[in-house]
Amino acid sequence: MNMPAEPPKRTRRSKGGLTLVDVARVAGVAPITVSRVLNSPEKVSPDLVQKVRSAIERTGYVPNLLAGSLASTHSRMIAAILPTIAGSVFLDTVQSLTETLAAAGYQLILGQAGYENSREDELLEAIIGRRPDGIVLAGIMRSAQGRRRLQASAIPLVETWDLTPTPADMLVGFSHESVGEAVAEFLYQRGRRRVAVISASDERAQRRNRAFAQAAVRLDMQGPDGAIPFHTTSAPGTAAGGRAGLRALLAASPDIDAVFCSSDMVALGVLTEAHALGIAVPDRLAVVGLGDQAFAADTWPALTTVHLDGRAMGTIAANFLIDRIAGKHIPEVVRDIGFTIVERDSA
Amino acid sequence: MNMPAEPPKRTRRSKGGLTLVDVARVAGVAPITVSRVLNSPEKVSPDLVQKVRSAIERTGYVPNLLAGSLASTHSRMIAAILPTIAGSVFLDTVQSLTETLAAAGYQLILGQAGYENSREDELLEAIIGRRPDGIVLAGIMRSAQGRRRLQASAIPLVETWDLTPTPADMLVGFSHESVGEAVAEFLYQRGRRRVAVISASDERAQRRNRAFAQAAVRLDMQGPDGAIPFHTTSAPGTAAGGRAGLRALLAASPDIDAVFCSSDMVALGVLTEAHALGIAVPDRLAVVGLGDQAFAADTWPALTTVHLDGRAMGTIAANFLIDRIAGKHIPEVVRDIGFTIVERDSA
DNA sequence: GTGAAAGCGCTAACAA
DNA sequence: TTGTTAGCGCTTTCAC
Repeated sequence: MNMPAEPPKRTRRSKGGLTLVDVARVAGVAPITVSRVLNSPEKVSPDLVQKVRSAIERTGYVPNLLAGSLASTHSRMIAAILPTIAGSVFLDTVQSLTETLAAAGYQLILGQAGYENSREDELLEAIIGRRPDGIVLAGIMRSAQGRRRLQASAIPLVETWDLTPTPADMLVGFSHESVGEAVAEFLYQRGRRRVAVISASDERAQRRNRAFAQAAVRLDMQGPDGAIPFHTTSAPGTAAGGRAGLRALLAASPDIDAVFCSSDMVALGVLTEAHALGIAVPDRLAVVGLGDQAFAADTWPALTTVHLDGRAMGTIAANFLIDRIAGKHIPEVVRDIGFTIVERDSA
Repeated sequence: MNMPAEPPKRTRRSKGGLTLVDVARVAGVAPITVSRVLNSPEKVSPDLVQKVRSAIERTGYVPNLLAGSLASTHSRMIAAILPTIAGSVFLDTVQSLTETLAAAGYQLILGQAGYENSREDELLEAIIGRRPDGIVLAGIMRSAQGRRRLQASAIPLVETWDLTPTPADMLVGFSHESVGEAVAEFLYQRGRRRVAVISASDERAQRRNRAFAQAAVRLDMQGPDGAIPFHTTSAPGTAAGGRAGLRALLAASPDIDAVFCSSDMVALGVLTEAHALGIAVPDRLAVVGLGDQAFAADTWPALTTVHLDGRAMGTIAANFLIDRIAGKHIPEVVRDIGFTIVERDSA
């Protein structure tokens, strides 16, 4: 017999887990049939589907999606990149994103970029390396380096919570400049004439504030020195930052009659400090928040704030990605969802 | 020449992306050398490292971690399973978890189970299918089915925010029963004699409340009917739920002098409603929150609450997993991090 | 220190 | 409808 020498066996520890091949053996079918039962059961005859399902049941098999992703180049994962999680205004967006994506069979992977973008490059590499089918960004990718990487990766991308004439890909948000201007005009109409700002230091807030200040000056609501009193705290904004901010503003400009805050949390702190200082809201001081978080209607007094539909942005971003991945044409890849000022009792 | 017939070429669309083989070709080394430069550069001579790094740089190569995970059976992903994201008390935990894990090269994948656990089985399958190196659960896995699946998967698991005599694997949390009892005793010592509860309906809250009620009855703080007035809202607790709760409680039991709330958000709503009703806090009504969220020190009056160290739980959970994955022996896989009552002005 | 060969567990492409 | 074959892009194992 002309038997070739058996080559030395190299065996790898396959981690012992059940595989699709095991299930196929149990069901008495080819591996691909098991794969089809899992991914497109309509292409398999009912009795084989039945057999395979029963084999899966009995063995407790859980498909290895990593292997499936590698073979199919669809990971069914979507990455969300946020500055932070705790205290973030993006959580409603993440929540609705997760829900909409889960319903379509996608899982979310989370990246925290920090507000300083120090680890941005590392983070992008870690995320792109996992080959998500799509990426959602809280905000706009500002660094040219980051944009280049994302575009080179060719992964569908949705930027959110902002507008820009030069989106990297898809976009759903609102104009921070318009918000700033609208709040200034709102306060003017309510009779305020000495407005101030307490704001976190992030870039979006700064654009809001600039537009607010310009409109305020145009409406002659600046201080005697021609400027709009300003207090900056670190991002994300907190109630403590709001309290400290109000104290600082009043020390420098005791005659202010309105404060525009960069978030509802900051506004909550301002309400508290006003209370502590015996300053009547809204009589002596109007307070406007941003975000219309769930608690905004239930502060004392109820917070007048800018309603931003975080859930809608999450849902729209998710659907943008789902459609794009499905190869559907998306007619309008930039969506301005606008905002509204919700007038309650604090202004 | 005895040339074998060329077999028909089946080509798959390799999605065009750069691979490690391309980089190897550019650098003039074997693929495995590129792999080593990426994963254990200390095993490669400095000049080859240099050559390979330069090739990576020039080509813009991003390693496919999916393929790496499949080959190595280490995904460098950790899954976190939460009831919800928006309004959740677990966000500090998720934040510190993400930070600690990112520093060790792990990425977080997020699963939302919902408070009703309706999609739990699906979710577990989606998560286990991605072969994370570890799983962190917000709370305890209660369903026997879920525990079985997790244990069958053999993935290291940390349950958090609770204590149980029968952890599925590792555990870091605190005793909700002790919290309930401690708050009852705290209120007793502060002279309160008619205590009430406003609580979300989740299972942890219910155990807290039961212990609170038992201690309260023991201390003779029950109402004339022998019961502790109770109001339940849906989970997660909100300020609106707190307001409605206080109104309902006062309608039924006008003589209550203290309220224990299931979260700081609920307590914020209670403070607001008390203000609206002209009820002095703490003089006529003491309010105690739970969680010591960032804003708790900055409500009016400042909220007395139970401090729970969410960040610590995240860090400890992350380190449990990192150590376990590294094969280190963890001497103490159950950790009670306790709690403290932070006395401020509301009680 | 470097490399060749053989998979990891799955699915796309093709064939029957 | 079902199956066969050949990878997906990487790392492990073994050899030098």
